[in-house]
Amino acid sequence: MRIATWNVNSVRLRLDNTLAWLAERQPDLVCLQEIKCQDDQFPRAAFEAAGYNVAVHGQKGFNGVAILSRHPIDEVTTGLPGDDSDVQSRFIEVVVSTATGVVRVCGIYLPNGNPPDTEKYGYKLGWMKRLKTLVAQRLALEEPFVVAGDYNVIPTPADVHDPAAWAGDALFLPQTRAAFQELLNLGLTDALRAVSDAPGLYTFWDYQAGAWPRNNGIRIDHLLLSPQAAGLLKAAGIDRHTRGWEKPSDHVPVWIDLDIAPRG
DNA sequence: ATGACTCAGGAACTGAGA
Repeated sequence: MRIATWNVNSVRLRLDNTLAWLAERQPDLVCLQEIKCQDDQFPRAAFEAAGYNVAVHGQKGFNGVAILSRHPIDEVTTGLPGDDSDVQSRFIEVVVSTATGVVRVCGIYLPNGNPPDTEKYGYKLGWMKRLKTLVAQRLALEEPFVVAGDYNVIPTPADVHDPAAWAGDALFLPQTRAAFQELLNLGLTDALRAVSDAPGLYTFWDYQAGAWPRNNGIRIDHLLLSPQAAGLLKAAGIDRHTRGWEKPSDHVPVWIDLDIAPRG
């Protein structure tokens, strides 16, 4: 079973790229972020025609997350618990059925948090604390469980081309990295780092200042695995070639293969 | 370098992104 995450930066503008990548990579389940549209504007029919069930948690103009699944979707939950005043669409969770049992997947678009001296950073840290609470609850279920998405966290200096340039950024501040480490300490495994300790594995290159041709990238899109999922991990990868396509997203897809029978 | 680029909304620009 192949599970992927991709911040597409507008699903409507990126529909052709997304369909092309689905045909190429053939994922069984995909978490999409920054769909930047409301539920009724989501190109549902195009993805259904490609063989996917669709769950959407949209928002006008900004944010918005969705999950595509070839497996039947048994449950959908939207919105990260813990703050009733939070109206931003950044969290969607599904349970899908496979031949060997259920798999639980959360798709997240964690807040950017810049500038750090504003309430935006407090919102980010609060969101991470709420996510930690939810993950702890889900881990108690002892299921194959994946938290996939745009974390807006550079975990270590090995995950950024120019660490000094990001020193004061909300994505790389010590407090941000510590909160990410707290998630791992609950018992989650960073799938990509479970298969490679190589430097230069990036998932985002800014549109500005020639970041892509200079390979001035960062790794901020992650798939974190419960012990039951980590035990099934066969492979993980980053589809960086999509950054070179026409009209690219500034993020690229990240995927894992779990030793669970695929479907379709 | 004070910037660079790209998106949605809405119809000229701003806010947001990271």
